[in-house]
Amino acid sequence: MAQKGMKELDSKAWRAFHKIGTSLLPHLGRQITNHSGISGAEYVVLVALSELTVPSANLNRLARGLGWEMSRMSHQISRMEDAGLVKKTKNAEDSRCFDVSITAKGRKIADSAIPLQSKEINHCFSDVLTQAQMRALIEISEAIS
Amino acid sequence: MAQKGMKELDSKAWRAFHKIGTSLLPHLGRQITNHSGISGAEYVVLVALSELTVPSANLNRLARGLGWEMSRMSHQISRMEDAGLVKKTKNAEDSRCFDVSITAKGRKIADSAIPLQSKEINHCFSDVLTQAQMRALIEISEAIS
DNA sequence: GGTAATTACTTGACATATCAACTATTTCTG
DNA sequence: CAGAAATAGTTGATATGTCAAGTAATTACC
Repeated sequence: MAQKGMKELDSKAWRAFHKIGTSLLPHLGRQITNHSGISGAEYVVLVALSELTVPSANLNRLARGLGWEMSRMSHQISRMEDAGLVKKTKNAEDSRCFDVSITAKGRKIADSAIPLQSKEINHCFSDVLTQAQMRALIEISEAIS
Repeated sequence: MAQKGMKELDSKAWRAFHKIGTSLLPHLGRQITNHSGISGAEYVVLVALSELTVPSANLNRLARGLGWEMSRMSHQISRMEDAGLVKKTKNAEDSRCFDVSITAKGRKIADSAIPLQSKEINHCFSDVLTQAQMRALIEISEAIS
């Protein structure tokens, strides 16, 4: 990508980052589809729902949790509802909100997909990095955010 | 995203990576659109074309250079041709191939967009990282690839 | 208590990415 | 040289992300 007007190291570092950002993430998404038949987007939503301490969350909370826009979440949830992965019910207290919860089918898929995906992340990521590199990545992420 | 079955540090590092991968890259794409009126995809293609040592390259070479699939490149180039950013001409030697080159309009946009984008990358990336962190990132990228 | 602002979500249009299937042109191989 | 395989690219269907504009319910404010 861009490098003119950048110092040599900056440019190399940027390219390195850009490369892993645009190859590893899509690769892992494809792996999910291959092993579990759901898309990467469906996967992250199911994971978010399975990690809730309460049985459901509204669209807005899910969207903020994943750093998504509302409209993206709305489209995604309606597709996942069609696919029978989640259920949407109007909230009793605030009728602008919907409670989104995972269905039995969604939970079953998530339960089988999550360990497979963890294994894949370990294979492509954790296993090839040293502890120092992982700590560095955490600091880098904090610096950028 | 996934963390069950992963050690604490692994999981934190993975989340850190995932976060920057899914927020910084889209953010920079939006910046390009705001300051130069072209999409992130158009930008990377224009940069690839401006960096050629020869005046043109075929779709296949461009696709491999960016790590894209052929069909993605084909769609993208045909849209960019419609937008007047690139020009496609049949190759004389091998008539399966097309020579893709940047138009005057495309070059003008690229020339103004590239320094703006470098500035933005510096702002979000290079300026907030230490040299050691950038070197670490390069090693991390090599380890993952 | 009424109206203005905010919040939650939806919708439709459009840009983009992916996949599988396809055409056309080389190149390889016996 | 004929047929098989490989290469370059296209196409259309489908899934997805983004944007701007909309609706409906709730809260804030005078």
